[in-house]
Amino acid sequence: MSPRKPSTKDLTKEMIVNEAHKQFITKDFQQISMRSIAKELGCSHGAIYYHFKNKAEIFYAILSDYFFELNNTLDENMNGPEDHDTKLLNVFVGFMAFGLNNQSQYELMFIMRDSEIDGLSQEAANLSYEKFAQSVRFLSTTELLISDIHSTFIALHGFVAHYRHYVKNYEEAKEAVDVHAKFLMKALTFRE
Amino acid sequence: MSPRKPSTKDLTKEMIVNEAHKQFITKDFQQISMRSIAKELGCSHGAIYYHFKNKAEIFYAILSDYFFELNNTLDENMNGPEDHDTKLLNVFVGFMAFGLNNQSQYELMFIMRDSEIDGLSQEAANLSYEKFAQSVRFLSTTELLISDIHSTFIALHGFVAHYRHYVKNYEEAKEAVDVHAKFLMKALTFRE
DNA sequence: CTCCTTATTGACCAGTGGTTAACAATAAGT
DNA sequence: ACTTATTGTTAACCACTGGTCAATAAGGAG
Repeated sequence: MSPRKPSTKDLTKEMIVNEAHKQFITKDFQQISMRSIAKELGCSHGAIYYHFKNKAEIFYAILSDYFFELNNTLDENMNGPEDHDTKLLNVFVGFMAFGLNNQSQYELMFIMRDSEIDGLSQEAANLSYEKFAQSVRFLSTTELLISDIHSTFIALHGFVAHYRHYVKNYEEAKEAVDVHAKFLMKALTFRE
Repeated sequence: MSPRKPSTKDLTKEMIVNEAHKQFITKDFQQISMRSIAKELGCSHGAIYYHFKNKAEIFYAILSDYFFELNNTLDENMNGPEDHDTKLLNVFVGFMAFGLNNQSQYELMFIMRDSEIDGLSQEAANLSYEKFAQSVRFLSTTELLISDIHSTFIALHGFVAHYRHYVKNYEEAKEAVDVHAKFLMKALTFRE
């Protein structure tokens, strides 16, 4: 009647997620197959479907960690000791750096809208945006329009979406990131 | 000794491209298969490989038309009768409208960096960007930094990449497009 | 030792892009 | 007309993909 003890479990959700995550560092969502995960885990790919309903569910479990990390980065940049302008710049740079250093993950978080991941991560994406918007509003020295904050976010997103094709990590685009961040600072500072 | 005359050709490159293009209006690259094209054309999918070396080659043939259309749109907006500021705004709006009205195509032109399409369309994408940059430089009332133009392009790209998830065409995002375009105008106009 | 639940396997499905031997169809040379 | 070279086309095949599911192994509870 009572459930079997989890003492001698061979395959756990954690193991699956870990393996998927491991492959996720170097490959993207589409390049990782249920079979490649199973093979590395030494089990059949069918076994994974006992623990996860589908491929998307595994990767959503991973993505939530990355959303957490992105939110954390935002917080850290906001609570630094610098003046507001510097911190605002750091928020911009931090967002772009995150995107460029976690390209496969960023793709799934904000760029892909493929099938089932959708409904799951969209909420988290909106939450991250809200956090971003609040940070920017708080750090700005002038009263900002919501639309300006939104445009700024879109411009940051555009940077990551564009540069991920040309660059492997933040380091390789450091200068361009800085220039873009300063451009957005200029745009936000403008008063007519 | 001489090649067979093309008089009684059943299957032509044009027919294949047309069918692929037809499906490309409502489906995206990944959803269209060699078999779905062949089925509609009443031939085997193997036959297509006689005319095109792979799937990417078919879609590149289609994309070149869309790059042409985008460049045309840029020209039209630039050669209008309005004043420079209005035309510059039209260039921004025109780019976003193109992206939102041709989402599957825009994805392949600027967002996807999937396998073989890459090398082929990257050149065309760079050319389109050059055209955009020249237009902006010409239309601007003040001397612009190259980096500012680049940031502007990236911001426009970000808008399309973001809104394509929420909107089916330009009409549905008209207001947001306008707001974003004006934000970028502000950013470019700013002098410190 | 019998249940009964959990976990796992491996065959299977329908689909993908791509390759290739075989073959049909047509043209030109003799 | 017969042969031959070339062009197109087919259909079987390959190695994959995500996903399903009956059979089955493994272990705890009574």
